[in-house]
Amino acid sequence: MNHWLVKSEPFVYSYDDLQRDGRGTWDGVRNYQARNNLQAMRLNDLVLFYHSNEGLAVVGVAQVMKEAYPDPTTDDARWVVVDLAPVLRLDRPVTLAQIKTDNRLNEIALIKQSRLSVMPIKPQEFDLILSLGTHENN
DNA sequence: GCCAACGTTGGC
DNA sequence: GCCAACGTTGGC
Repeated sequence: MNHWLVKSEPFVYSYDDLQRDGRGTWDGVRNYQARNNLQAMRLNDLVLFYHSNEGLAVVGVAQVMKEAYPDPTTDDARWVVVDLAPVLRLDRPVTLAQIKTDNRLNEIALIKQSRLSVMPIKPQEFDLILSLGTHENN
C-alpha cells in the first residue's frame, strides 16, 4: 500500500465535487513526474486530497479505484489518468501553514517540490496528517 | 498582481 | 548538449 497526495484547485474540482460524484477521473496531468506517480498508483492506495490556490489545506482522503489508463481528454498517448473515490473528509483541514511549521513534516514533498501536483507521501507523514485532521487526536 | 521555482522549447 | 527565452504553477 502506497500513499500519495494530489492537488486540485477547489474552484476547478473540489473534495465536495468528488463526494457529490462518488467517483472522479484524475485527468489533465501534463507533467512527466506527476504522470510517473499516477502510473505507480495501485488499486486501493490512499491519496491525500489537497486544495491549492484557495484553501491551501489537505481536506480529505481518497482511494484509487482504477489504475492508470490513457487520458480521455487528449489524443496524446503519453498522458494517463486514474479514478479516485472519496473515503474520508477530515474533521478539520490540515493547512499548508500547519504542515510547514511541523518539524515532523520537514521532508514532505508538498514543501520540497511545491509545484508538483501528484506526489508520493511517506506512511508516517500520511498518518500524521490524518491524525492532525481528526478531532479526537487534538 | 507579483514572483520564485520549476519545466519546456528551440536556436545554435 | 547547452542555455536563453518563455510558459506554468502556486504561494503570498
